[in-house]
Amino acid sequence: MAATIYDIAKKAGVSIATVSRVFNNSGKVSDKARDKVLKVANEVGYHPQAFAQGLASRKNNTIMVVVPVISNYFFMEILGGIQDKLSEKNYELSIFNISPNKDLKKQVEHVLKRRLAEGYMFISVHLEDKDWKSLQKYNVPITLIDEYFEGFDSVSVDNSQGAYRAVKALVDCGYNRIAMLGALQTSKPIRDRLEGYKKALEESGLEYDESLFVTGDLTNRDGFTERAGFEAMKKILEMDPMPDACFCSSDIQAVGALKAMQDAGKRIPIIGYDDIELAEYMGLSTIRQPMREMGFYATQNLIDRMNNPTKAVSQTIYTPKLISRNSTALNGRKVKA
Amino acid sequence: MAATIYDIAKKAGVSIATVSRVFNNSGKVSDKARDKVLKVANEVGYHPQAFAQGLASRKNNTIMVVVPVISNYFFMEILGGIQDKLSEKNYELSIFNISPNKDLKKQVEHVLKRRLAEGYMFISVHLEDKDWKSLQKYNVPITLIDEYFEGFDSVSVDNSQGAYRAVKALVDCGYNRIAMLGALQTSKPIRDRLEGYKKALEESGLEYDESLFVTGDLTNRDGFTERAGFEAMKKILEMDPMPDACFCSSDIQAVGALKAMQDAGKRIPIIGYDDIELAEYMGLSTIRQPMREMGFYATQNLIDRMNNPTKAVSQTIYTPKLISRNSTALNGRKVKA
DNA sequence: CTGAAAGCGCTTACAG
DNA sequence: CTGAAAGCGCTTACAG
Repeated sequence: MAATIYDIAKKAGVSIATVSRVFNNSGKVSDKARDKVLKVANEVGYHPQAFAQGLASRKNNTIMVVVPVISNYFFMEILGGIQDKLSEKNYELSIFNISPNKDLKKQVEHVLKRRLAEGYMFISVHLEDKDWKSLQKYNVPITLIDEYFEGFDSVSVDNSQGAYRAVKALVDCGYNRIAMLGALQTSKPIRDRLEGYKKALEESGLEYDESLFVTGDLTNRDGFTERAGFEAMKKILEMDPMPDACFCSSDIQAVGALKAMQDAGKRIPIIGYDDIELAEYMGLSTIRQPMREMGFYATQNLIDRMNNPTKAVSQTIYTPKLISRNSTALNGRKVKA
Repeated sequence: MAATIYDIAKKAGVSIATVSRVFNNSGKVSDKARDKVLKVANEVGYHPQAFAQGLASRKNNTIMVVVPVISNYFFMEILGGIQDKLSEKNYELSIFNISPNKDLKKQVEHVLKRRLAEGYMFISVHLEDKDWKSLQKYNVPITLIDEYFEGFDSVSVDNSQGAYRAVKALVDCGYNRIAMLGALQTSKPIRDRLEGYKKALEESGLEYDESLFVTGDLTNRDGFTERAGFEAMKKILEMDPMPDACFCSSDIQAVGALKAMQDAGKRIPIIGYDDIELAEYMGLSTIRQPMREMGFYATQNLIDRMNNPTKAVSQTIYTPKLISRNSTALNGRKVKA
């Protein structure tokens, strides 16, 4: 059996309170007592158990990140920003992965109820307003990333605007049959981006044509995969008349789309979405979401709230930016931001 | 204040033992009592606190994955396999991210001592044998992925062999000035791959030339980045005489390398390492590590050990496989597995 | 600076 | 099937 605080106290000839103080750097402890405790603890490899600490102190210095799909580039980059911030602070990071097979709302509630952390960040978790509202009763610090609800702090990017900019840039370049390489249409980011796509067309006097919203396999990650992008672009290239440009819902889909074009020996300008690190090296024009900054800022925000639960709720919305690269440098035209 | 088991017991008119049994599906509880408890619990949004449960029961149904860099494609794919397996089982997954700024061994010990989980998987955590050995005293189920130590179960790929195959294939194709696009040379996978690289050269009667081991920026992720690959390939293309082929230490570096070649308008055959999902869409020849399977199998293995602590320790070593794609289809030659 | 003691919210033999 | 009670390993006023 592993050593407990009692074992250490006995061997060090002090009380358990003193041992506890040594490990928490709290209260005053004489150097002599501290040294003795540390020495004994080190000998037997003792460290306070997180569960007992958490129960007794009612806090655990942990921030939990909740995500639907962890193996996702967008999430990875955001996580990078979270870790940048956390490395300056003394919090542990815990990651909870929502299972796609079980009820989303139930899982969210479950994770909150268990009280494993002092603060929670939800990334790309999309619930209806009434569901978010019902979560307020748990009265725990929550920050939303890539989602918006007025009752919690949130950090997001204007998806509609992002799509609008991409499509507008293509129109301005002279293209007028612009496809949208989409994904699961019920997903919130897609709904918003589709809206921006439509708005840009409308403003330009172009009609929205349902058949130009094209998707590939949607069973995996809501269609945000290389494969789905590949399949969708194949369809696009076979259309007659063929679209003369394409807005992709994500960079990762755009990777598949580029391959499809290469295989077919055809090429139309495409714009991705996200600006993951790869995009630069693929020469992919894209709509940049400042993912790292979002993660960084959201973490700061959450910590602030943990320290000051009554501070005003704030919504931070970043403006997406068009990054022009080679994938749109065709036909002697170049897309402009 | 949130409700406790006492509140529920009182409102439901039963003892706390009964409430506990309801939530653990343990022991026999009358339907009547169960319904009442569930009803009350649901009204107030009660769920047992994980910490208190963990402390009282001395277990918590959690498996912890420990990784050095979470934002890494290799890790992402392995994690996919872990989740595939876990979704069939009733365990929670927790992820602990090693900080690059602090002492590795200390962090590993720390995470073990806190006893937050019942079983641990270490991915790409490289320690010396004596350090792994010293961890055995914690007497907790551990499985290693992408690492080898005789005292713990492990699942890994033969890195030396992988590099050997890649380089051998290039030699067999007629190339004889083959660069290795490397990364931090003290990292274990690089050491092993360099060994395989040398062995392939030697067997082919080619001399090892130190200047052909080229790296880019190493500060970030030990050099396993697009940027590092880009920088290294730029150097390679400027060498005189220029290497006529290149073995890359990872697919992600190969992405940067492809860009460098494109920018320079030069092209030599390259082989990557890993076979991340992207590789297929980039037409990148590579050495396949069965990442998903590794994660899947390692998880099964760990669960088995958790249920049977005395079972024999096993080492599983996968054989890497050459995947031939476009990046090596140059000069009318094609690399063969 | 230090210790005795209460309490954190559960689980689980044990007795019925 | 059910409850009283001990115990899990800590933290933290409180008193000294």
